[in-house]
Amino acid sequence: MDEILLKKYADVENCPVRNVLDRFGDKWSTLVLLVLDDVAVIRFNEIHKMIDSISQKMLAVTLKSLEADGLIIRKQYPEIPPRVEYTLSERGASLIPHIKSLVQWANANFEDITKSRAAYKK
Amino acid sequence: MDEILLKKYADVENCPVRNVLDRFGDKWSTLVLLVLDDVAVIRFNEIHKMIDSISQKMLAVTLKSLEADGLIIRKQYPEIPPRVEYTLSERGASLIPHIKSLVQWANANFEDITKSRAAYKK
DNA sequence: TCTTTGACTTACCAAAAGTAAGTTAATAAC
DNA sequence: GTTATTAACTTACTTTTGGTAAGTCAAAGA
Repeated sequence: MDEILLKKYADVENCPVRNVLDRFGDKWSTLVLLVLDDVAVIRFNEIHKMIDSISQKMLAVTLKSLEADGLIIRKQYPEIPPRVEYTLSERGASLIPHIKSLVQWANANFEDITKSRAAYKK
Repeated sequence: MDEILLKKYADVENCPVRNVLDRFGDKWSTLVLLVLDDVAVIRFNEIHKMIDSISQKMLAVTLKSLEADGLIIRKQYPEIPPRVEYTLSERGASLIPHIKSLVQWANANFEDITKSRAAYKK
């Protein structure tokens, strides 16, 4: 194994792959993006209903980081009680096909994977 | 928002998207797969050198779960000190293009995202 | 006999995520 | 004119997940 390959994934700063996976390899980001793609416009509590297993705390954190990355747009109305609407940005929308291709693969292979996992008992 | 959409991502069991993301949305799986794709055959300690930020513990856990899912193949030689070689399975290999398409997107958008994130200060 | 070697485990500690309660301010109900 | 309600979050606390460093195992070499 040569030296260049050895260093390729070594440190986070200089490794684009690491940068990507650190950003989207979290538990909720991709799922939230898929939901936004599905509904176009959606409010905080509606997302929470659709993904009932996410906590409000983590939904807030996830939305904030997606907004910071410019993947979603947050529009707040000056009303009380507050109304906030989330939509995909263009950048976010351009990511969707790539995520969906992953999901398709997973759907196609889900059964086999589940069988493998059941057979593997150690 | 209609009822069907509301339920779509609701619970883990019945949601294929959730199943996928729970499986590959962990911190290390995709990166390990990419490394295996890069080198074809590789030993435990070599992976650890290439991804120096992963702990031995998590590398062991990750490899075990990838093996359980039938995405990688573990070949152990009856030697001492032990020798274990890891390779992608066919199933694992079929996943690689989808991961790479995500990585390409990320490379293309990395700079802009970094700028957005820097500009976002709250 | 003692050290080295590679692929892991284990015990302990730190960081991330989950839970449930609290905050805010205007309108509605009593 | 208090009290309750409402949406989008925070905060304090607990649990789960991941990181660190040391330990294990068995043969071959010094």
